[in-house]
Amino acid sequence: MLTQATISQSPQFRPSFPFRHVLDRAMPGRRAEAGPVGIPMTFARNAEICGEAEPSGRIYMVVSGVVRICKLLPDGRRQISAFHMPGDLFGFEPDEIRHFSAEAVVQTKVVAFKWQSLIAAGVRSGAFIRELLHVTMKGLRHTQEQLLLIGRKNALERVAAFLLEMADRSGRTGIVELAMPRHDIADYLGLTLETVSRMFAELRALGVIKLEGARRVHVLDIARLIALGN
Amino acid sequence: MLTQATISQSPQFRPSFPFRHVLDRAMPGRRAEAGPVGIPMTFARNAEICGEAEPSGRIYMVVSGVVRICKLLPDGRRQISAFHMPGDLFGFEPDEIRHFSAEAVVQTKVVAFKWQSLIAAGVRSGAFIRELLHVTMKGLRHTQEQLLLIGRKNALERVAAFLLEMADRSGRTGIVELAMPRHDIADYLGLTLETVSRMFAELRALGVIKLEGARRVHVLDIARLIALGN
DNA sequence: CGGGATATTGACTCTTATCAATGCCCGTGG
DNA sequence: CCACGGGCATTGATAAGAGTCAATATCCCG
Repeated sequence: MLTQATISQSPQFRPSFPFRHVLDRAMPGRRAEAGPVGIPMTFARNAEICGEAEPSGRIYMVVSGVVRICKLLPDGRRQISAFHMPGDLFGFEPDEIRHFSAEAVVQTKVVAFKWQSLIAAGVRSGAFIRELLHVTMKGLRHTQEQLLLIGRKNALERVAAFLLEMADRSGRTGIVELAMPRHDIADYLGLTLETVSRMFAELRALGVIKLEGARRVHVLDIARLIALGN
Repeated sequence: MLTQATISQSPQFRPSFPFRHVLDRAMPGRRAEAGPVGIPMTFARNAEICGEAEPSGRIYMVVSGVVRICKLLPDGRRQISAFHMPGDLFGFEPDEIRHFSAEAVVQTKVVAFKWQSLIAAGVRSGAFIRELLHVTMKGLRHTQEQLLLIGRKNALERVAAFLLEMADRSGRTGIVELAMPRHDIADYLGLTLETVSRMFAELRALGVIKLEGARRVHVLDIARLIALGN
């Protein structure tokens, strides 16, 4: 039986067409195939990949590094809505103007795709649009979950949830390498960097984590972390 | 020149195919046309339209009334990620399980579409998917804006922004009718109902709004409200 | 080895949550 | 038509959690 899920999840759409081909070429140790033209770009730490209020003529795929998606208030207050890791797509918008900016957290390689060239490559035929729909739906769900986190969880719960999310994406070895500084974590969680730091200290005092420098976290008690983070 | 925006915004996709036809039939004073079968449903105030962890086999369009999209923590804390008004689509998910619930704020009529029947009606052909992509991208943007609101704005700014959003959707007459109680507003803004009430009182004291009962708000100074809400 | 950026910790403040009392509005029934 | 009752909303007093400001401390990186 066909369901909503099978539309966006069935194998025919999942290995991201048409980006997979480009990723094959952009990443070492992979075989090149035909596909639309992606423009490889490299950004230094803290460099802006694309900015708010610019035309939204391109979308991007992370090849290596980490990208933060930011929104700013006029007075400088900042909210990070997502961190993107290798393989993630970002930068699509419902209209011609971008409503967020994207910056490299560390040195980052991306491939940029102009909509123009995607269209030229036959992108209007269903598979690409369905893939993009699936990615966008996942992004929407993630952002809704983040809304619950920021709107209703306390500082300790937020930091615990953050560590769980990072652990999830880092191949579950019990050691989490954080690419971003405390300030970025704070802006992702709707806290200040001091509070984030204190919550790390509290998790350490509880015996849930061990810190090895500021950026390397050993998860000692994953069950406890899960209990705190949900 | 074709851009990202033209894909999802060009006129050929905008009058929502295939839902427009159904809306035509479900709403009074409109002419019926051919289209996939939508199931009209009516829900009483506070009734659940669809629940978290259920199969996500349907999507919905609001015909009349207001719908709130909720996520709950095990201990009962609640976050509302959106209010949907007539014409809005909701209920689509990237996989088979729903990750939120939807409830009627007041008595509400919706039309439900089974994915099965949408597919039977030829939905795989591009227009519908593009329409859904556009709606999902707009939802994602709205949720990101909400994240900035909840993560970085203070209580007064949040309530001001909420009133602006409601005014925007109510045909800009300077009078805003709020369908939802203070508790729902609070859960939408990541506040308590008492704080929401106090901020209404403060806006009144500032001469920005006038209250006529709890649910009818006269906007007296829209410029000031905008200054506060952004 | 030194210096700048990043992080931690402490003392104190302030916003918002919590708990509690009162008030208001509207529908229902006497 | 008025009185009553129940859900909402407002207001007040107090507490708690996170923010702010400031002083070290630590970690990279050259």
